[in-house]
Amino acid sequence: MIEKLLKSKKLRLTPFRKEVLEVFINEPNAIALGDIEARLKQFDRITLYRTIKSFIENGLIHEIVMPGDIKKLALCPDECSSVNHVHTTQHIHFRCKMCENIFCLDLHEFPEINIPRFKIDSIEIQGTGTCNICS
Amino acid sequence: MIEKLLKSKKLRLTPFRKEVLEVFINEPNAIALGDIEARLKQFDRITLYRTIKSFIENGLIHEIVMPGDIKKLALCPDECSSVNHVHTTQHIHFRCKMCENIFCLDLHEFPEINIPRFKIDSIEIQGTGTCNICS
DNA sequence: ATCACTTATGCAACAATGTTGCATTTTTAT
DNA sequence: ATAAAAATGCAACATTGTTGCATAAGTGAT
Repeated sequence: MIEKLLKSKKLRLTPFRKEVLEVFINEPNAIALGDIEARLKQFDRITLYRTIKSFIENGLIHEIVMPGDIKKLALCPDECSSVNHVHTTQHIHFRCKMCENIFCLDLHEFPEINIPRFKIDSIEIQGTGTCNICS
Repeated sequence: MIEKLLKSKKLRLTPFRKEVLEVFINEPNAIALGDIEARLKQFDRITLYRTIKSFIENGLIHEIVMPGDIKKLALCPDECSSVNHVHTTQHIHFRCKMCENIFCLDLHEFPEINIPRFKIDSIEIQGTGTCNICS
């Protein structure tokens, strides 16, 4: 399953990549770089940076940033044919202020937004509040 | 006007703060830290960091972050009673892929978003595309 | 299985970005 | 004018991310 995922993005199958991807697969929500590092036994910092960059560029994972130096990463859904920060699926990112988890949530109806004279290619929606568990 | 703005947030009136705030007032769109530095004659890096942090904490400016290490700052609209990253006005942030400007745009109707069992306090919407000038 | 080609890894060194502590100066309210 | 509180400037440090390069490993064709 992990191998199929890597191959589907035409990424070479290396032990380290499998290990990192497994961390994402075992994690339901978005995770920070530090969380990944904590789940790896031993690793090279630079290689991890490059691995993550390549995962992002190939649409395997996506980056979620929020004000206050919050930066997390999450697996892209299957349908996501993301290339370089522009991912095509329509989900929102929700940050719970209690547990500080970030959730990728699918919306049944994604809102229409129109701005006169502006051509919108993609919309990213981020919510803040309390999650289903904490509330 | 600058002095009134600082006083309204109960911030002490110092020459440096006035200078930094003036940069924001003279700029229609969001600006990066480097843009601010370029517009100041001479300054202390640390003081600038602290000034910006205090402006954000007091709801004078707000931070806009987007995937790909994009971090910009913009004046909060008057009605914004922001405290610590949660600002109350409903505008969206639009990044033009041509000119790389980031615009704060008011929406006439801000979309309603409901997620079952999640309590949403604030919503932040970011659009990417081509701005009115570049398109 | 072997080979040649391409890509990934690990290390060192570097670069950019942000923070803390502290002495001094400035602002503000009295 | 003065005292209290806060801002500034400097040094040193911490964190985060990048580049170059030699070596190792994965991939596809033979």
